[in-house]
Amino acid sequence: MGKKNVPRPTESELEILQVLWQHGPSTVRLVNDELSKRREVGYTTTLKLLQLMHEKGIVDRDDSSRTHVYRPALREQETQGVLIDRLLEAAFGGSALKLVQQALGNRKTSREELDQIRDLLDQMDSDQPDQTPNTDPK
Amino acid sequence: MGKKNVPRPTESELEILQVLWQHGPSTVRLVNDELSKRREVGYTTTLKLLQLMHEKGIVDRDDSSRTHVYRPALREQETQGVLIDRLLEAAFGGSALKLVQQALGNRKTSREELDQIRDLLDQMDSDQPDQTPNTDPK
DNA sequence: TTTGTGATACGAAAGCATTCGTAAATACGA
DNA sequence: TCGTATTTACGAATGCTTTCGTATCACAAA
Repeated sequence: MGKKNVPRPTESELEILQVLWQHGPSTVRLVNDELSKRREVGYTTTLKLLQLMHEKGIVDRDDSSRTHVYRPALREQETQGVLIDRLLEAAFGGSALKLVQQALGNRKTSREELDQIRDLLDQMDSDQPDQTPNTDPK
Repeated sequence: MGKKNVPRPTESELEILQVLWQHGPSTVRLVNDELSKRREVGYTTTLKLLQLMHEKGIVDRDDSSRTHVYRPALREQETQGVLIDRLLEAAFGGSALKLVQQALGNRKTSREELDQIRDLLDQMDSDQPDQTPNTDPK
């Protein structure tokens, strides 16, 4: 029930997830072609990875036809949220502020991006007008 | 040349690094006591981890006396920067904007923290004049 | 039907992370 | 000095990740 079984993708698995997020439901062939643009990787390696990811519940699989089609089990943002939580806990003592400062601080970020972040901040202000004593659901 | 050999700490190693960052140079005993507050872990397990981290160059060691003293080889912020780069590349396609949006978006952040981020953004504006060829202050 | 192409399934090897048991060295107190 | 406690060193087991070779299966073209 409440406790979700959170998948914790490895680095290779994330590489594959990025392909799936970008291209939508894909065959092993397509995923492997995409990975091969970045580095050398054997077809059966990609296949095996996808099979394992399917067993773990990281991807869903349509095997109604001979050539199977894989798709992410979670949306991009959900997975990214999990990963940020992980990093937050593992390296930033849980402080999102420190993480954001670090992400922006030592990095060249365009003015356009900075403005987008400002918009986000303003939007968060209006969503949560003032310091309400936090009526938190469960 | 610029490119350094960057240590990539594992999750267990990060747990130890957090203790070292918080307490400064520490003995195996102290690190193990701290870790033991959070979970059960054998002394020699912690010892072995620190020895491996030393071999990898993640921590430095003072072994002039019998009881060795370990300390982080990099400062907290440097390591955090490396980790963010890693996550950025692995899960966010390199977009710091998306990472920050995700970190702030699905999280309750106090107005005080939001203001601190705004300050940071303003400071970045003035530090890095601009990339657009207009608004000449001369 | 036979054969070739492309797909999946399976097993196993290699490497790394994590854990701990045991032995050896060192210091300390009685 | 002797025995006990603390510490380091070493080796090994376990489990997970990543990689790939080989076998097998399905389909279609000849």
